Amino acid sequence: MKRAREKFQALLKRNGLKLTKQRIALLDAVYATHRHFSAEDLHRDLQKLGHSVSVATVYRSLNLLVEGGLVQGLDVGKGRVLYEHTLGHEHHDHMVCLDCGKITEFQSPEIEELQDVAARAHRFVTVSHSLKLFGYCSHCAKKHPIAEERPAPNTRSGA
Amino acid sequence: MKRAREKFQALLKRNGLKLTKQRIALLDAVYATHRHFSAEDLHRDLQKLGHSVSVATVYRSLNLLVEGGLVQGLDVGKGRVLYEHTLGHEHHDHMVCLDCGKITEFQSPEIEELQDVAARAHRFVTVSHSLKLFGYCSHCAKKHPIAEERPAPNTRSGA
DNA sequence: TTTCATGCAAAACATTTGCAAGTCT
DNA sequence: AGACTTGCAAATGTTTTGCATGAAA
Repeated sequence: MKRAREKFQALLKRNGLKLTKQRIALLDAVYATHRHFSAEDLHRDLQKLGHSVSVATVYRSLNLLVEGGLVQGLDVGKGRVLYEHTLGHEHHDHMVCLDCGKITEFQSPEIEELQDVAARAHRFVTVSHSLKLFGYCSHCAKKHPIAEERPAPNTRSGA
Repeated sequence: MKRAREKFQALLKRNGLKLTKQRIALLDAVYATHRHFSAEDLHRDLQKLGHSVSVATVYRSLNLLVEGGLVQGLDVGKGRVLYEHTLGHEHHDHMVCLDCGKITEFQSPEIEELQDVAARAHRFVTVSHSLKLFGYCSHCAKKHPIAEERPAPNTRSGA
């Protein structure tokens, strides 16, 4: 994506950082996929592509991209963080399947609005938010009868 | 809290586990505080109380309590997990101050309902959910003019 | 050339685990 | 006695860091 490159270069310039071949390869790889990937996934993908960027650089660049708003981290628990690029994607929240790990995205402007209401009520200035539902995707739920029988889960939370 | 003890004993019995002095001390400590604490905090508190329960046991017991639903984990990112006891506390979500770390709890039945709607729409069986707002608490926002000036943040997300 | 970036390996963290010794039932 | 727990230390998995070398501006 061209706009990603431009934004990236602006980000680098703005912070007096340099455009290296590693950073280019990494940005391209990040914007080439439309899945949620871990730092390790990205590192592996880069190697496959012949750009062996070190793990350290993968982490450093990923952090840079997150700070610059070009990439977003999704903490799926147990210290696992998945990333996704942001440009070209509307804001959304996630459902995480506890069985197969599948990530389903969903949107709810109403929820966003209610979050703002809650924040205002507490004079809290929101910078970002994270809403995740953990459970079983439509496919895996079939394998978990207990899960399917479960009553309304809205009083339980892992928040 | 007496009910916590009872529930705990039932949990142990149900799973063929034993009631040890470490577990008793830990449960009491967990239910004695009304703050959000880390495993390390708990370990330290127990030592102060004269019950030196090992770190390994703190983790093992905490996991047991979480599985048993007596305690809830709150993943605040960067691999940090804070815990809170559940009995005697209504369900709620959290606002995490990026400056002072203060945790503010809030409730929104409307959001819960909308989450269920979204889950149903995707035939997703929710087991738990996590909604966190990251930003600045009313106190710290004053020290962060940039944060205060920020426009409606509902299009950004760390989800 | 000056500054920043990279790769490597070591370090840092938080949490988990194997195992022998100790406790609860 | 028998099964489960504990503490210790080693292991784990992930991410960060110090430092010398190499690349960009």
